[in-house]
Amino acid sequence: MTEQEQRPRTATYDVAATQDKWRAVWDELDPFRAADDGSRERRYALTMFPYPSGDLHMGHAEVMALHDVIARYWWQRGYDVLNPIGWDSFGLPAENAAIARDEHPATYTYANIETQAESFRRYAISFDWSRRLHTSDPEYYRWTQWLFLRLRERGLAYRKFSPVNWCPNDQTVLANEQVVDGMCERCGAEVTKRELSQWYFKVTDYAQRLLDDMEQLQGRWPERVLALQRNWIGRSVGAHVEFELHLHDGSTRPLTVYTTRPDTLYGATFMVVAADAKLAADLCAPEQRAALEDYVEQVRKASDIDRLATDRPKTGVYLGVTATNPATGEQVPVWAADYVLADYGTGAIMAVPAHDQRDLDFAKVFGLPVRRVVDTGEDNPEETYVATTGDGTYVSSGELDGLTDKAAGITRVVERLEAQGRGAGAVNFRLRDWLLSRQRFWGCPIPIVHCRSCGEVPVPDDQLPVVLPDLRGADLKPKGTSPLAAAADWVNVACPSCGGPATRDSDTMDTFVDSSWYFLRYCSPHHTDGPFDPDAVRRWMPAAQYVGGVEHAILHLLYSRFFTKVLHDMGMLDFVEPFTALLNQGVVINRGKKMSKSLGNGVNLGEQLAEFGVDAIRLTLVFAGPPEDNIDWADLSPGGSLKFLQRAWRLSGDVTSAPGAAAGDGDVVLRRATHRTVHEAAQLVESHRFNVMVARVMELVNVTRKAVDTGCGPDDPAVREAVEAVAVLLSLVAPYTAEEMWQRLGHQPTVARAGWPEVDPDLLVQESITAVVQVQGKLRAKLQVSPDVSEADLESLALADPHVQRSLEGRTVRKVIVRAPKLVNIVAG
RNA sequence: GUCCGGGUGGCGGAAUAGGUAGACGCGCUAGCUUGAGGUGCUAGUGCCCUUUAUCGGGCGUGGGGGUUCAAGUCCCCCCUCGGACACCA
Repeated sequence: MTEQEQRPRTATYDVAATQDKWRAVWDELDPFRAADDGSRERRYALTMFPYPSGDLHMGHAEVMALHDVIARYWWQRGYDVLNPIGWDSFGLPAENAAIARDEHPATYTYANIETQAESFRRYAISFDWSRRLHTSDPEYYRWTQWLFLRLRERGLAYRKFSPVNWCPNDQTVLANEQVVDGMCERCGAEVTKRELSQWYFKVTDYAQRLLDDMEQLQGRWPERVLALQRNWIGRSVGAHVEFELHLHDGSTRPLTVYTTRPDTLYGATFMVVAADAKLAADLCAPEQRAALEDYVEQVRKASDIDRLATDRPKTGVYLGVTATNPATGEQVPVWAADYVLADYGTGAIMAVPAHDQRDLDFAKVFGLPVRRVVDTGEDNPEETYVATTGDGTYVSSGELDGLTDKAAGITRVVERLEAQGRGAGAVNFRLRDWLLSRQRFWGCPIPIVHCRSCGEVPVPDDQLPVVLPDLRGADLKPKGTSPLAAAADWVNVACPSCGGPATRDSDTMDTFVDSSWYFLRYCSPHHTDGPFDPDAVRRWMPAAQYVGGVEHAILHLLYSRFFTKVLHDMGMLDFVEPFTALLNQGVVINRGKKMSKSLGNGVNLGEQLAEFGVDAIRLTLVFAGPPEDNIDWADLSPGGSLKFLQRAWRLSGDVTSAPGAAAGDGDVVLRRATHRTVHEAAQLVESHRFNVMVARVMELVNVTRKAVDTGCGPDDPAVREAVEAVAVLLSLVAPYTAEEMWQRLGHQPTVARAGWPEVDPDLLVQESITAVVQVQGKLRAKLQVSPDVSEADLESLALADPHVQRSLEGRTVRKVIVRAPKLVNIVAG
């Protein structure tokens, strides 16, 4: 048998056996443990930690494949990389599963964590497993409780009795952010309102800073995410204006409204207060009381879905009260309506129907007066019932009349109101405080004790953690109060302050609290003197790269930013933004639709991995397109990926030169290709164009194949250099194949830490360049020229070209643009 | 309604700073290899015209206008798809 026949070109490696083989070697080598010894520059690669529901799915496969390209690239570039993994392991699904199976939520949770951990290892993500954490571990949530108490000390955690979003199915309160289109984000049930005493975090105190600090993120976070956050914070600038109310009993009292258009005050012909606010009931005249109560009842019954309909007619009820417009001195009626929100601004507005469509719609329904005070040149809203909102000339506006500048009008009115003590410039935010109480079991207990004589008493730090009692199965069934409240042994305690009888707060925290600081814990996961070691955090944070889904664009990222700022103010952090750069990967869909059980279009990750192997699946996902784009599994070809990997692997068996062969003596054309590829690959990874990076590696494999078969031959050291480069570049995406290649090339594992190939700048210079010659902007000829060809030489070469000559026939050359060495454009006429 | 993204071959997608449109891959076609092929290799593959094959020519990045020697890229208008927010005064 000849050597050729022993190494047929159809040779392949056994994917499954290779995976088993290297998995064992890597476990032994533990190559991705952060050294944290200062020997190398540090980089923190963070990926959003998973929730332990079942095994990994395509979504995980996608994020992790992309995230790992960056982490592994950093390792190759010689950084000390922190790439931790953990689990966001509190939450409702575990609790529901526990009820269904009559067991403890921890059983389900930790079993799933083990399954996922095993899958991640097999999927070969370069995690530092020594830092693994779970938010449901008492060692972790002890510090979540500790942080809660610190926030409370700073007045940033408080209890409020207020109407809250209630999910009748999950029997729990929801944050505004968890209500989507009037439905429970989790189970889809229609959300109703309930009055409960709940814990809140005072995020609104940080609204301005959450907005301002986004400047640091500009260009490094997706613009989409920044826009969402900006919108959510919803800063608006306007003024508070005080109207004097005349109540039915003859008394007067002030009513302050918030408006962004104080300049239209002369056009305020009525007022509206939120029907469901206490204010409405307080103001209401006795003869209107019944009408108001009826109306409020009606509003309560209307679900949030009805409320969201855009074309819904305006409704409301007159309160039997008038107020004095501070500009005109006129008496205007005060109404209650549901189009005014109780929890935005002051819960009351001045209605300027001519210049606000909502007010105008209301005025039309109830026949209220409309007065134009800004003439925009458009049709008069008093007649058309189309409100005008643009700039124009002020009319019927006293001292403003004739003015044409909105900004000047606003300033003028605000100044006058301030002088009269009837108002002032004001800023308002849409952001609401974060409701964190949950009437559920499987979460972090709130470390507060309610004592009959001392009131609300924090659990002392040295008594943390407040550990969850052992409840399971039926004990956890939703009853409208937390299951914890029914655990008498647990709930009844001695007051930490007076020792008298007291009860524990029986709510648990929203799981977003757990995830608002996990990235800090990773820096020193076994720290016992605090939530984290400030020195360790200083070494690693802020995280250089955060990778995760855009579904967390608002909640998780906003809350993490909030926590970071609070901890900064507590002196525990020296930075205010936790994540320097953010990458939102797209989602994997199938046949144009989101994968779902009901559509039956789910793609089982385990089956795909079994059929094509880890490397082929990772490669497929990375190569599919730009990382932030959604990808349709139906468009992809994992079989093609596997074919490519086998082709690359085959090259490693063809190399006949010895390890360490002097590449400098090798074929210069192949060497140029290698060095250009390595150089470009680095730029492509850094700019997150991973799909193009893969394409470049494919090209290098193609030219190397040609060099082996019909070029310089397998013993040329340039071939070894090229194949080694392929192995290192592939190690970012296909670690098993790369390792196998590396071994066949005569090296010790692991290729993952082999180091990025050095690029020789001399080899990046092209020997010759294709210059294009255009006539009238149309391509007419291509010339091979030296990269340092002079403009004059290039011009004469171009004019001498026969193709160019032909297309110039009968015309005279008017102008020649030369961009040496790449292009000549000849203008003829 | 407001805000943010997109629209490039049969498909996924490439294309520094305006300078060869369609890299790379999938798919397809033809041929070779093979006992067989979900293998390997070779060649071809934007559309149209012309030609025995060549050599050529025209048109092409959602549509229309503009700037420029030169536009997928910059400017204006429009169409369209997707996403987010949605009575926030």
